[in-house]
Amino acid sequence: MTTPGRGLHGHVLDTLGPAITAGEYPPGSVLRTDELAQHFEVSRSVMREAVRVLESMHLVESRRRVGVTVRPKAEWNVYDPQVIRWRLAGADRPHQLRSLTVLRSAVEPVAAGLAARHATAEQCAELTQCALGMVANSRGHKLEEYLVHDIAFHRVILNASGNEMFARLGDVVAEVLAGRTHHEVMFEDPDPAAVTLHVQVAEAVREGDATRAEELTREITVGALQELDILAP
Amino acid sequence: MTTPGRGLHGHVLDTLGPAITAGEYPPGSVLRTDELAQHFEVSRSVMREAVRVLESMHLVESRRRVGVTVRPKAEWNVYDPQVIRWRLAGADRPHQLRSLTVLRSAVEPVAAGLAARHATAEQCAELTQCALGMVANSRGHKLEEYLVHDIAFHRVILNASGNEMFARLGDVVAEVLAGRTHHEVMFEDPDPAAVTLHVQVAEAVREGDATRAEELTREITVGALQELDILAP
DNA sequence: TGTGACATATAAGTCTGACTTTTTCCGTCG
DNA sequence: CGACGGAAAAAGTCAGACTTATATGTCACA
Repeated sequence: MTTPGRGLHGHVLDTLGPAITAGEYPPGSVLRTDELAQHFEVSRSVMREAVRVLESMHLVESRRRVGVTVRPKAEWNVYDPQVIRWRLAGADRPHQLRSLTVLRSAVEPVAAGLAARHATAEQCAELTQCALGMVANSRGHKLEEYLVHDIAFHRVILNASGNEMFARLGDVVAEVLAGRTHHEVMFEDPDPAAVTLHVQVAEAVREGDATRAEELTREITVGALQELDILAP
Repeated sequence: MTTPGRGLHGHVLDTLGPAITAGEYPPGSVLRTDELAQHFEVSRSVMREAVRVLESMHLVESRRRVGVTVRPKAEWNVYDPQVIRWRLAGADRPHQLRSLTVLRSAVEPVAAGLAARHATAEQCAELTQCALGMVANSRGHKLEEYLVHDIAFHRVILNASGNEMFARLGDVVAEVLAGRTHHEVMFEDPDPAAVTLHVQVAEAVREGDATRAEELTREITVGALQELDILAP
């Protein structure tokens, strides 16, 4: 994660950001800089910097003679890692998790296909290592160790795709995977079929078989969708 | 687009942002707030607000006794609409356009599939209107009119998917489509095959045929990839 | 009664200067 | 050569005065 609370304005954001993204201030709510500054016991300069950041995330809009207005959810920069983290930490978590999982299901298969074409030898090796690590920890309630390798696996795929937009989703995917293990129902060992699929994806990428890598990854993401009951009737 | 230059700090950002994203300051470069303030002829308060915004975009990092350090490209918030606009406006444009087109090729087919399931009657009607508008302007060098309907079409698809992450890519897609018409080679009328595909997608969504909507949209995006010579050898 | 111009209050925006705090760098001493 | 400690540099913070845009209410006039 990003270093939290680096400076006073960071502390303010850590409180205001979650509050806004949690919908505590409905769209159209008006905040006054001076009041906020008093409430958080910081100077107006600090408060203004915090507002500027919220503004750059399109969470609020600051207008003269009006104040700081909360924007409707549809305008938020929902790809901002900070915003994602705030929402995952709040009441919106389930909804956010579903959105992100759907996004994964779109992006990761394509990324895997690209990885099969562009991955370096080193990345292939890394990928194989990750898959092996997943296999090694797939039994015996070693969920944490499994998670580490799972996250690393998907990160390598996204990086190896050679597309910067995909690569930057590594953190998001990590967040989703971690969330699944930590917050959702995850008592048992991971699904053996999923483990096998990861091994096969690593194989396909190593062999440069883009179509197969894409198809196998699609199966993985379909599994993730099903876990959240996002099915196709 | 967002209102540009709303306030002094906005003007500073309009200059600094493009400069940084264009790579004018290599990663690791150190800027000093005071010097920047002098250079832009603004007060330190204003300069600090600008730096805070750049920091929230992960373009720079501000540390005591060091200064404001430019972060490596790999850490930028490349999904920030502002960052995307800055990069599209600069030397990085071709590269950024390719990245975004690949992203489209991953997202839009899945979005179309979801739209086929979730689209309201109103959205279906809107979609049909857009497709008709595209057909009507597909001949006779009416590129601008065609573009308007093309953008609207893809925006409706993304919105109708019911996924907020997809919906927020509407602006990005609009930017890419507009860029193709305005900056890239686009002398002739649009490809008739592409126009037909859009009409068929509208059909499939109307009929709730998710698989077909996804497959047809995939064909559209493949076309977009081919235009930029991003092929699969 | 409606409509336009104008005055006013309000909250953000800006600037300045003084002060604090953290952190790096460097020189000295063991 | 390493540890300790001081000094300097840059960001961070604060307080107060001033400016500017603008929403809103008022009043005259049609």
